Amino acid sequence: MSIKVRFAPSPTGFLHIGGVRTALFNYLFAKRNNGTFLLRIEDTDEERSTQASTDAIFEGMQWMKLNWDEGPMPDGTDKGPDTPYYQAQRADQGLYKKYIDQLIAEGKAYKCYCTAEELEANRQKCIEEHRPPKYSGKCRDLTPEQQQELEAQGRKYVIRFRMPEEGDVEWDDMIRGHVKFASKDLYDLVIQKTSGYPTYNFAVVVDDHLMGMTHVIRGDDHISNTPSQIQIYRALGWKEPIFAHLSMIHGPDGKKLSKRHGATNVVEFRNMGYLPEALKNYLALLGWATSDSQQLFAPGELEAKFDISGCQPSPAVMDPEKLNWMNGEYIRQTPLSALTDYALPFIEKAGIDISRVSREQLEAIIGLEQEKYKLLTEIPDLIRFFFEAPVFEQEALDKVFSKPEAKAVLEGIAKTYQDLTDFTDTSLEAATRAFAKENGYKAGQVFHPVRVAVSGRTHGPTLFKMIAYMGKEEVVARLQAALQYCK
RNA sequence: GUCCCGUUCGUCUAGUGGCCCAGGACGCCGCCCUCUCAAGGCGGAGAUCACGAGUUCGAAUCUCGUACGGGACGCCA
Repeated sequence: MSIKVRFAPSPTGFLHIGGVRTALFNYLFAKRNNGTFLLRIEDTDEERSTQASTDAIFEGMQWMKLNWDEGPMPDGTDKGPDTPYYQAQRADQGLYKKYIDQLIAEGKAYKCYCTAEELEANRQKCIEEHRPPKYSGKCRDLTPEQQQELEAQGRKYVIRFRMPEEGDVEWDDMIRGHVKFASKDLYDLVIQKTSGYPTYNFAVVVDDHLMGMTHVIRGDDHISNTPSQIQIYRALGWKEPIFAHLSMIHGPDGKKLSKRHGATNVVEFRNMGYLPEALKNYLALLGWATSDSQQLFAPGELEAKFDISGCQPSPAVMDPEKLNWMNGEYIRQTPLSALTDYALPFIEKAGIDISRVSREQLEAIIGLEQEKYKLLTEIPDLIRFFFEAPVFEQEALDKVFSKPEAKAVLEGIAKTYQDLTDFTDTSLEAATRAFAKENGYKAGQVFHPVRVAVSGRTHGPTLFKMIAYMGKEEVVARLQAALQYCK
């Protein structure tokens, strides 16, 4: 049987980085096993679900190139046989109701008329008596007469699942091994709200079964939901899928990753200058590794090598330093033309006017420091001086222009360049070295002031390519303009 | 409070009874390369494998306890 997995987010906020990792592992598992990766929107929370959040999920998934084989598409259509893929729509079709009715008819579920206040009072009492806070079972065995009476009073009801009380519920988790819960620790959970909508624990079971999921790969915050869900599968006469519970991502303080640890929204990572491929590679290694601890993966390699048995059961702390390194690795591997495309929005945002250079020249300029970028956001400031008059760093002024020979060097080299007919990096280097030799300077005594004069900085790209790209007129003008800063 | 899960360098991890007084990667330090900064190359520091007991000729690896950490306990998902 072909493998089928899903990512089932609820649209109640932006797409969280932890969610992206769960989606990624499902995606990779499907790819590796030639299976199907499905997306389902779990919008049964009528109050918190929003269209904007659904759009954010699409945006994040698409940016990360986590393409789903089945599910809702951003254009409003559905792809696949198990349409619709929005639980709210499925609920409106009465899809869950059918199974709720079946359970009630079989005595496996019942109506509960308890109010929020009653439930809360019970919870408090449990805590005071040092018992686990679980539903008391008050409405479990109401007679039809009692039910009628309560309904006559206008009481609303929910449907609760009658949790079997005997034995243990156990399963073999692909990541954690054998997990066992005692039935007595479970309780009669609500499966249908007063609104008529199913709750999460019921809707997932129904949909995962109906949509043919063979494996459920999700965060380990769902471990304690699993035994209840297994009992629902059994009550419905269905075989449960194979479960795999991924560890969570933690912040440096060891707590579940959240806003206070910094960026958690995928889109923020895009804005911070990360490449989706790098983030994907990094996230894949958070909780998973190959037997040789491979770090960098070529396109398609993760999809080919991902093996869920390499997943770590313990939580992983996200390390921005390593992500940055990895992003730099990916930037270095990106063809210049693609890198330029990636950089363009950031350059524009930084307000740099690049209109006077051709696309080809822009690529060359960006390429000069390709091996240096870690984040796309660093690019604008590193290429800015090509397009604007240099802003002199204090350090450059102090260290380089304070040298006694600086002024003479700039004057002389300006003249040398002025007379140069072939303004290419090779002839520039030859001319500059010749100038140094003739005047008794060490190469560095000439290179450094020139660099500062044209860029304002002590460090930057390889000097002669840099000034060649800048053009003779501009370079000579900058050399002359810089004289005023020398002693 | 109850239940569940977890614990190898600062961080991500390799490791499934002898090849491990523990390997790789990020970060850090040093050297080399070099027109600067990077990148790259080479080397270094960094883990009593949470702790304790047991099984075994032999344990990071198996068993049992303890500690600490995390998660769940909703008409949220």
